[in-house]
Amino acid sequence: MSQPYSFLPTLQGLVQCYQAFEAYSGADIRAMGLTPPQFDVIATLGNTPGMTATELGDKTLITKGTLTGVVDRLAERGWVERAAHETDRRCQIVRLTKAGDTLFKRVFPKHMAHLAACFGAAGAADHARWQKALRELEQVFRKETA
Amino acid sequence: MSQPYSFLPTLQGLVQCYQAFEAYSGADIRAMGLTPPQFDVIATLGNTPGMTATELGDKTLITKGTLTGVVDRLAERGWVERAAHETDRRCQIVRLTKAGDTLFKRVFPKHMAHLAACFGAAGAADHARWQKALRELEQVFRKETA
DNA sequence: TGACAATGGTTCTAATGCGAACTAAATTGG
DNA sequence: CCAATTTAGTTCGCATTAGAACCATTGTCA
Repeated sequence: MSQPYSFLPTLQGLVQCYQAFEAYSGADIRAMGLTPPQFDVIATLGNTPGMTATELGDKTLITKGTLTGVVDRLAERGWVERAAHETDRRCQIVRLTKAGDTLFKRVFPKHMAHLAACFGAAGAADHARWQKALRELEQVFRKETA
Repeated sequence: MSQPYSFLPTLQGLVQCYQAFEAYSGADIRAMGLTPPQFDVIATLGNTPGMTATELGDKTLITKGTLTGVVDRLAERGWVERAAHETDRRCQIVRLTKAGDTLFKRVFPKHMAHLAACFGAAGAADHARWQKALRELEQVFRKETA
């Protein structure tokens, strides 16, 4: 038979949708001189007093091994800094510097506007439908892993 | 306000769903000694007489610069080979070798079964709903680019 | 308390990933 | 028919990615 796997169109749709988002979002971020993971870190640290590297990795979905390098490069450019944790000497607090906060205030609203531009025609009902579908699909992959 | 950007949950859902799929699918592929892009190439070339590198890149969503390296490594292992195009000397035909076809027949059904396992409870209506949502969302990102 | 397991980060290797520059070959326009 | 443009692939630089090995610190528990 030519279509033995009924789930393939769903997976293709997921991958194509994700790639389209990455291309649309990434082009805007790169135009601002950042990479997508770097922007994620800046955006996550914005308006917070800083957080543990592990917590930062959880929020940004960046593996800890990768996060070290991303934070290194942001620190080299003077946008983030590492501080010692109060009680746990294993932990490091990562937080924005003054320059990092200035960068955040400049690039974050700009990128949100860029994203909002393509969601102009979408209403609350659309978002609810999309989120429901994405949650369901995510559960499909997680239930086997758990 | 705390939620000025109504589209953020949708984007988070998309990214989390995609990462969940990649983790679920990638673990199985890596366990077979391949990387996800390598599997994509093998799967795309399977049951075909081969195709142009550009065509292969279109189907697998791999950038041409990356595709060179992926095909190189598959060729080193003896699974794919490059052949000259009949009429256009710029083109190269990439196709499976005998060993590559054997590999394809071994790993492709195995991975499809792995994917089918987590879609067991999903019916045609679910897939239709998911595909519709994903197509709509993809269009959101593409309409601005075009 | 003292061996042992668990946690937080860094480092390492191999492979992508993207964009841009580059060569060769084919197509187009005048 | 030739110069200019386009297309197909490769190569390069920089950053990310996953996973595993590793060190230091902390927590657990007999």
